[in-house]
Amino acid sequence: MNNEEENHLIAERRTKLAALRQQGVAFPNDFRRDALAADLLATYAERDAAWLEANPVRVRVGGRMMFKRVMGKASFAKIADRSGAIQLFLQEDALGAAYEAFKDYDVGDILGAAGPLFRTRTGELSVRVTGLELLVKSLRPLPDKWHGLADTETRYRQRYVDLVMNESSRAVFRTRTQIVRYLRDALDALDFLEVETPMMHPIPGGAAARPFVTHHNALDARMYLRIAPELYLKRLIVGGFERVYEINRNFRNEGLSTQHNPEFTMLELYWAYSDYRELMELIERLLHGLADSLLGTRLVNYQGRAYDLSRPFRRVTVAELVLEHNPDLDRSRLRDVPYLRAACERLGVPVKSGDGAGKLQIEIFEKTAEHTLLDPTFVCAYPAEVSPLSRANDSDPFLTDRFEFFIGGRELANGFSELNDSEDQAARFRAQVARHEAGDDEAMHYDADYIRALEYGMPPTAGLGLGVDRLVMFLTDSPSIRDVLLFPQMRPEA
RNA sequence: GGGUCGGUAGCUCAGUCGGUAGAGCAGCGCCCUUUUAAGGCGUUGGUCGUGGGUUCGAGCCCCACCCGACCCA
Repeated sequence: MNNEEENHLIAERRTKLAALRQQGVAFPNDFRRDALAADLLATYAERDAAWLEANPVRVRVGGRMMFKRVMGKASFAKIADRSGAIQLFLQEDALGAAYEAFKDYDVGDILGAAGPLFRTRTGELSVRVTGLELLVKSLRPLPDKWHGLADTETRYRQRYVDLVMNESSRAVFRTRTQIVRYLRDALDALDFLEVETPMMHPIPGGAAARPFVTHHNALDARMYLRIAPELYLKRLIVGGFERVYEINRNFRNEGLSTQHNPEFTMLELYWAYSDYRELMELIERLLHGLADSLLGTRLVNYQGRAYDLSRPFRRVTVAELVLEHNPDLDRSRLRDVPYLRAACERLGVPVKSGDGAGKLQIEIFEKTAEHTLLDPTFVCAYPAEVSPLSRANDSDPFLTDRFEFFIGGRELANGFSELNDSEDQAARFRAQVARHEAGDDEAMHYDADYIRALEYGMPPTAGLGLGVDRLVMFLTDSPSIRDVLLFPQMRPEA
């Protein structure tokens, strides 16, 4: 693997490149295309061989040669551009010396070709090449044209090779862009303002997670890569923007898995004069719109299971799900700490000494219920203990006006009516600091400026965080988050 | 962190009981003017992930480590 420089395949190509340098400009940049493969295939789809003969269409196409088939004095090749691929037909009679040169070209080389369109005997639209130019000599051999690139490690580490070889991979990333564009268009249409807030925070906040730490030399200050933009976006609500959103990266210093990458993309939106119920309706509308516009159906297949998004999304509370999946538990004792602690121990869930009933309920929920939430489900009424930024419920302050949204057993979104009582927020921060000092390094810090902002008054507001990567996974039937990240985090190569 | 599986030619993969490292594709040479994984003949190419160990002999057995995938915490 590490002596590729000595590989004879590469060595042969280097020799060819050296010869090209001797002949002149080896990397020309004066070839210009006037057509893309897929456009030609679509435009002339209905034109038969006779029509093309009678109405010559001269084109200039360029791209990477994906196969090459020499048959004596005539050859076929196929070049791929960003739109697709088109076949070239090359003849010694028409090309002369250029034909001899072509026989030395390798699959993977980047070519420019010119000539009229025609149809082969089997009816494939092709370019009868009258002019041919090698634009870039490729030094490294591509994977097997039939089996493609299957090795997952190479697909992730050398995504450029994956993209060259696998149309399915290209399709995932095109779809990802369409999803993000759909979300932007939908929110823009609702008069939300897209903003950018800091990625480097003096105080990490807005989520329960371990941050990446860095250092600013000029300020001699410790900085944290953001774990969430939440507290900055809500400052903008205080400032009067009323409807804001940001789609960008968050960074969390945690393990890697099929659902976790250290940097991941989150949509966060804040919506003044709204509440968590309207957020749930918004999520349903967004998913319907995405399915309709991207897939053309609300019946989504994900990893072999059908998800019917047209059915109403289930809404259920944390407590109901805990009881549903732990029928032995006593409904009347769901806030009894020793009782819940014993239940956690029976389930093999680790508990910390400071955990209250709310935290213990969530531990039980995550252990027994979360993974069963396949069809779209809003889980509501999260305990205040685990929701330090959420508005307390008016009739039951043990709970908050908060939900999480699950699909396929995975958390896709988290939304709540925002806590805009500055004194309550200050008390919640103090409780978090106490947890942090007790050893919970995911607990939040006290953000005095955020409290100051709330003291100016934040209108009643609803806020949502939606995991874009997981949404893309669901809509592209991808089993791993690495399949929807162009360059997923990997251990450095040895 | 624990478990399972994997790493052999550029790619995709075989490799039996521990006994001379293989195939297809690609490459190289020759033939071939409408191919569709083109075809025919010939042929090059290996630090078997890395380092130890056992053995007369290790791709294969043992130990440690590296990288990856999946599951669990």
